[in-house]
Amino acid sequence: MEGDFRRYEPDEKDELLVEGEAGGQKKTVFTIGDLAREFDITLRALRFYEDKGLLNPRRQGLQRLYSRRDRARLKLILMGKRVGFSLTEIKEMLDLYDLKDGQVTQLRVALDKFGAQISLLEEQRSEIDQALSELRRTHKVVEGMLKERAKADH
Amino acid sequence: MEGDFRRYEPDEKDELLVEGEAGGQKKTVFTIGDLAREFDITLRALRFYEDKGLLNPRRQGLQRLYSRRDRARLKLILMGKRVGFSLTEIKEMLDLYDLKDGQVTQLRVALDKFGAQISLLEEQRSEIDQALSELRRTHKVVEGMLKERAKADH
DNA sequence: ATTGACGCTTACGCAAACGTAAGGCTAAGG
DNA sequence: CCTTAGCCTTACGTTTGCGTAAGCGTCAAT
Repeated sequence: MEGDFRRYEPDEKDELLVEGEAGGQKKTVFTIGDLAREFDITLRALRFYEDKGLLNPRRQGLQRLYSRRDRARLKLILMGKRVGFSLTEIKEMLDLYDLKDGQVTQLRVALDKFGAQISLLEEQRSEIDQALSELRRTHKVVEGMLKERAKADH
Repeated sequence: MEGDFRRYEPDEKDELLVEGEAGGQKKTVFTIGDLAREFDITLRALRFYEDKGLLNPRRQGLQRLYSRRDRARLKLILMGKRVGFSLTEIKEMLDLYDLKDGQVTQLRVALDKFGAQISLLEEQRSEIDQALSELRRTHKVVEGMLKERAKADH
């Protein structure tokens, strides 16, 4: 028995950046399964993020207990993934975020990263567009060949 | 000495699908270095494609000798890559292409693959678009935070 | 004889993000 | 007592497309 699981942790500077649920009783602690279900990811993923230092839930014995703050971090992680950041990049930003909360330099860094990522995505988009036009062209060519074939075979 | 390198191989149903050089004397055989330079890829890549069954240059002893046909296949491989096919998929199509040259079924298969890939790319593009708008939004938010900070600090 | 330029082979390495197997603990319910 | 649910750990496997040695052969020019 290793007691010491009675630190409540305020966790009330939650919901970083955006969002605000007005509804009633908010849960303040989540199991790994809770989060997995809520965000539709696997337990493995959650543990993996922890392994990589992106999350740091407290423990009750072996079991992980996630605070609202952890959950908020998870949200950021997932949003980071959606916009194409690697876990490593996400970790860097989160670390900055923790270091000195709400600070200027850290916001600037993030801003730059966002800008860079925007450029990168725009590049990727244009590559895809090129690929698409090449594909469509070829598609037409092959289609044409098939039609001629059909005529010839008749 | 293992003679038998005097088969000329017509190779004249070349330049698959498109393209037609009108210029003078065409080379009919290429070394691995030739192709690497021409298409700006590494020797390693060429050998890798061979390993994966995408190319099959004949040998003169140990040295690889690529025919025009091999070169044409390489072009297809690279174009396939550009449009986002995996080497495995490219191989499948090339295999079909070899099976019975210029045949209908194989063209249909390719056509389908192209269609599928077009859809896939369109999907990816829209995902990127979503990511971009999310990023731009967040970018603005953070920018705003910085501006307020600047005001407050003044 | 020696040095380059080119080419060849085998084979381990890498990055990203988990999947998945294997084995084990614990509390709740029948 | 046994089972089921839910959680835990360690650790190897997967995919894709080559990069990068390391060591060796070969042919032509110096």
